[in-house]
Amino acid sequence: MPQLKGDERLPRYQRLADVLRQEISQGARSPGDRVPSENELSERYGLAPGTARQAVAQLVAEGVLERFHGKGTYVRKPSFDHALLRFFRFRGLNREGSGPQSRILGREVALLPQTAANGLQLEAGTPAIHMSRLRLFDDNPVLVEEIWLPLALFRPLLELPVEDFGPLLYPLYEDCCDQVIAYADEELTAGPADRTTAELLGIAAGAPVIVIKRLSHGFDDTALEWRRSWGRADQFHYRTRIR
Amino acid sequence: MPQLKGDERLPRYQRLADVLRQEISQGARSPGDRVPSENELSERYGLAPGTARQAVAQLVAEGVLERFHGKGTYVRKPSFDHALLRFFRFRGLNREGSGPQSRILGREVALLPQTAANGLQLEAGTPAIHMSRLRLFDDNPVLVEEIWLPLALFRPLLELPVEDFGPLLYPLYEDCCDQVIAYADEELTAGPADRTTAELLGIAAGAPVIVIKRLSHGFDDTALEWRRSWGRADQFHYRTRIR
DNA sequence: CACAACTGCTTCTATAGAGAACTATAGTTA
DNA sequence: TAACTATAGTTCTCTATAGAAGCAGTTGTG
Repeated sequence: MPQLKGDERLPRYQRLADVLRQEISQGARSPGDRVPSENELSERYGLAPGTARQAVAQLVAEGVLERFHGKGTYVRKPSFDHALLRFFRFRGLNREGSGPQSRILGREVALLPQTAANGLQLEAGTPAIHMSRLRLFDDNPVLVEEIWLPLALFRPLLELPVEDFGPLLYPLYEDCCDQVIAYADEELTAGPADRTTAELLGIAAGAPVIVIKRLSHGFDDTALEWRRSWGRADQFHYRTRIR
Repeated sequence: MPQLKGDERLPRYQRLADVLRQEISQGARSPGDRVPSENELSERYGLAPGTARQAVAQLVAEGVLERFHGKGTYVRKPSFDHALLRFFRFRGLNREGSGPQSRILGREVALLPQTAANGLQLEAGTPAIHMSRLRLFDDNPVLVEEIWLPLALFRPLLELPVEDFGPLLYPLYEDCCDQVIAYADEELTAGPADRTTAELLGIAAGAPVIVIKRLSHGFDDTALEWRRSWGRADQFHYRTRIR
């Protein structure tokens, strides 16, 4: 019977949750995988069923696992790549259109600027992968993005032709580099558009744009991707509930 | 022994949570009040302690209650009036200054415009209380606000001299009109400043401003206040975590 | 008077077990 | 073939109980 690792002063449900979380972050369990049933977990680790259940409940609350009554418990697929696009409203969603598209404007190895280096916890000036991207919806430009990735983890990305990238990057990271994004922190501001951004977005220079900095992490909290996006303010709305 | 009300097909912990939530929304329990202990609740309603605990846990997760190990469980004081201001960064926080201030620019009974009427679930054109307000930090203007309140619930507010309003409105609503705000939904956009807003905020007309619409609710989900705020975009940053 | 010990209350952790509700599959029947 | 039934496995709900851990006020002691 496997023993619970970690600090023995911690409650057992906490330690079981830690074990599962670590297994997920190390790739032993991948998003979409099924987790052992509560009964199986409790037997395997010599716990009461309620204790195992509490561990699972915590991970569900954290958004790591997902429970389905009668079916089982699964590692949640982080589906937040749409999160940002979700906050932009699009005209003519019903009309036929080409839907969300993505155009890679550039991809090269470059030296990390200070801002991105801070987020990725690397030295400024370290070589890293730099990409810029234009995202469109129904052929209308919506977002301009600048992306920085640690070279050590994402080197295979340089081999791939940019035409094959597709509209979403995170599945690509997973397929191509075995890097799974678990969560991301975003910081949202607004400001006037500079000339190049304005041109790409089809607005006047100086018009308001939404600026979103995003730092994406793996399950083990490693910083994996630093990203800054500029979007048309007139098509942006962000909803939240406060207490 | 009081019986659990509500749909009998619902689980008992759910029905107990509903009872407590309703007691709070009807004012029988106020923010800061202590809730009966889990043992007391379980005895009073003839439930197992674990079931009562589960009901409390749900309300804690919803942000309605707050637990303190060894002390007790309390109705949470919604402390989010600072929420919006929190997202504006201020220069010279260390410097001595006058801190957050609030200046009422106008207060009158007026006819509800469509946008506010939608949120408050009233007819457009209904008489309502309309206020405009300038919020400052260390004597620097930060936010311009427009506020609409249902006349039926907030009539006492018209009697009070605006000089006595103080920097925060929600405590005033509670003291003066017995209306407690439990949560609020915000929608955030950005756009160019119009002339009057720009003047009040001390920026150029057309410069980017953050626009926040807020609809505040009571514990029973009644819409109580509709508010639209304009803030300097260059001093705004909003952080969030997505999954 | 100051400090330590004690007491009663609270939430927190953990155990053990039972039946309900739900899902999916395999088998049976019309 | 189509519809129904049985069954196994899962999560969900609920009960009952026990002790640990933390808080606050009281009591006892030096």
